[in-house]
Amino acid sequence: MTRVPTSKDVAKAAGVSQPTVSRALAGHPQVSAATRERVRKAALELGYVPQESGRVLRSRRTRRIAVVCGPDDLLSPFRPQLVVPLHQALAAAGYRTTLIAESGDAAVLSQVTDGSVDGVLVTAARAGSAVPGQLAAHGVPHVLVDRLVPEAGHPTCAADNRQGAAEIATLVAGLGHREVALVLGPRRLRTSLDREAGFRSVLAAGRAVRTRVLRGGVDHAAGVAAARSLLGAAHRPTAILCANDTIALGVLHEARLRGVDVPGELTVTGFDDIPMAGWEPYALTTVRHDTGRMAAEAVRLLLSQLGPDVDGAAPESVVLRADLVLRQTHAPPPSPS
Amino acid sequence: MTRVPTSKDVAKAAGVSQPTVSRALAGHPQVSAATRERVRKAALELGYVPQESGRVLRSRRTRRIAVVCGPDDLLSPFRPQLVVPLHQALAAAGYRTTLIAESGDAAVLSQVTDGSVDGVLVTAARAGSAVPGQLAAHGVPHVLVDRLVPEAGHPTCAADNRQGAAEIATLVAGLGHREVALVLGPRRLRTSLDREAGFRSVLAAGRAVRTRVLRGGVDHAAGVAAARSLLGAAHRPTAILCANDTIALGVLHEARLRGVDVPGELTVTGFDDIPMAGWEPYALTTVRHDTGRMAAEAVRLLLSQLGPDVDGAAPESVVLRADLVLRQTHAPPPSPS
DNA sequence: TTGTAAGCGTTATCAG
DNA sequence: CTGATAACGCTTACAA
Repeated sequence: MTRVPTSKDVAKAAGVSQPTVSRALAGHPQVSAATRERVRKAALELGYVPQESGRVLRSRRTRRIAVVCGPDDLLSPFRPQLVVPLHQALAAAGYRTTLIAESGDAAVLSQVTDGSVDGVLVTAARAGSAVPGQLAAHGVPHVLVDRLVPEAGHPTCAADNRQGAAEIATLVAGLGHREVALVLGPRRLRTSLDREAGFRSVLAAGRAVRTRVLRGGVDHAAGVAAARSLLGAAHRPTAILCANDTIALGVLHEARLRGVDVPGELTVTGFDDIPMAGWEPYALTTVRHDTGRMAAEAVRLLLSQLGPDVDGAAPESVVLRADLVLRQTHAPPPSPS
Repeated sequence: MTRVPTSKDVAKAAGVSQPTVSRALAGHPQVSAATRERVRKAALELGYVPQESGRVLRSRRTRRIAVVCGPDDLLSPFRPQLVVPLHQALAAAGYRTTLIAESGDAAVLSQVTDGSVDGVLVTAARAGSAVPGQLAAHGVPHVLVDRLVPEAGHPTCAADNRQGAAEIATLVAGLGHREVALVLGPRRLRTSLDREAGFRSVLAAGRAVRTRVLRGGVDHAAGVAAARSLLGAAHRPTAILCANDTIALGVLHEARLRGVDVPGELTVTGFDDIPMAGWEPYALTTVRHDTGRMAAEAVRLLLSQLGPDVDGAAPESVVLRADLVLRQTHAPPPSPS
């Protein structure tokens, strides 16, 4: 196995000095076209690829960004819809992506403070995580993506969960529903809390609306269980607002299993607009975030921190409106017979 | 903003030489306990973290592995089930994960030949990709995960799609079905082809079985379309074998929409055992790969190539059996009435 | 057990 | 426009 060629080898082959190789291949303007060509050819022949370790050590820029998620986030139907555009946006900007599954704050911190990344995109919803604070303390450029934290001071790019939830609640209340149930996730999930706040801000206003709240998991089984409890009760709600689409699909299934007509007898709504929500047999009315835009904005916010001297600027943040997706699972409540 | 501390700073603070800092923190045994403690304390106080750029340049080991997927692979329901365990297995072995979305062979190659990763895990199903060949040509350690290529010589860790498909076909044929339809993906997908071969190896043997083949996409809509065509025909199949679960769910939906009883009138099977396949309302009979084991084996195969001098050894490969998951969507065909 | 010296491959700063 | 020289932060001989 022959040694992997370095810029020195190329220099020798092209008959120039080693730094000239670096300049020529980096597209430095003050290199003559003839030299550049000679160097290029030599590099190609030797199969030379500039070693990034040398570049990083010298330039202190890795052109690499860490994307932090929860351990199993990628297994959820929604998170990949965010991570993939983030990765694409980074690649488009010439940055590589290092994936970090958040398994203990210390482990994350040591991976992002060792100079191996230029910045961090945090896409995790755990409410108590110390990671954002530590990043700030260590001066690591970072952006919180789709994840609001109470403490200000972190650049953030997030969908407006509250506003989206308020819109869907407005829709449901406007249709005339007076018996509404909320199926929410656990209290430690920020997004679930924000959505709850949005739902309540509207439903509390119209006093005529009776609201029940069920709290449980965020998966399909949680929806099934919630629906079982709600639809088995003597006094059924006429609308069930869910904290995410997966729960809503569980509710839908259980409702259909019991022969409850959706949306004739029951309105069901979700949140996130995962791909399945659009599948024909579901046609779930839900709320969409524009994850492509969210990713693009997040990357913009992060890269803007990487300039030479931007220490003074206050952390910029972006909140994106969430949009209603009106499909087939909402309707006025059945007229009391 | 104060400069980030280096081992030199720690050395000064602890009153030792710089290499001693390196040795102490690396847990080198020939450092006295007293010195080690002093160094540790100094490092902690300064908030020193060894810079990986220096380590990599010197040691020529990055402890980083690239995981290559297709551009949108992570958006499919199955791929994350493979990528997440890969990432976990790598992390457990002390390796970081660089995510690379395959968008042009050249782009991938330049990212893995610049010394930024110790090896590559290729998890992409495109049949014509030049990446594996190029990796071999450049001597980059790599393993193909869940992706068989015709040319031998690549270490591979894959589920036995053929065997799994053969098993499910055996099950269906054994139940007595004589009118069977296959709903497959496009010809360029290796996995789809392998599964087709497995289906056919069994169905062709029993001459009594009439087999129809539909080829289309690999998503839910493809399943819906296939079912529409098959169930609308005068002569319906009594069993529909699908190339993956998503397709099968589409078939299931359309069947139920038409009031076709599954499994009473129609048997439907999938492949992959995505999470949804286990959801109550589906309870899809399918084939499971043990992605956790697959990931662990793949990482083992890759890391075994990173030892000091293993050039001689032939590329090792692993094929994992796929297992039937018997749920509720299979039954004998309806007796001809 | 520890210090000294060297070098990994690149980019940046100077002269020329 | 190009060459010589230095430096980035770390690990590994080798010497003490």
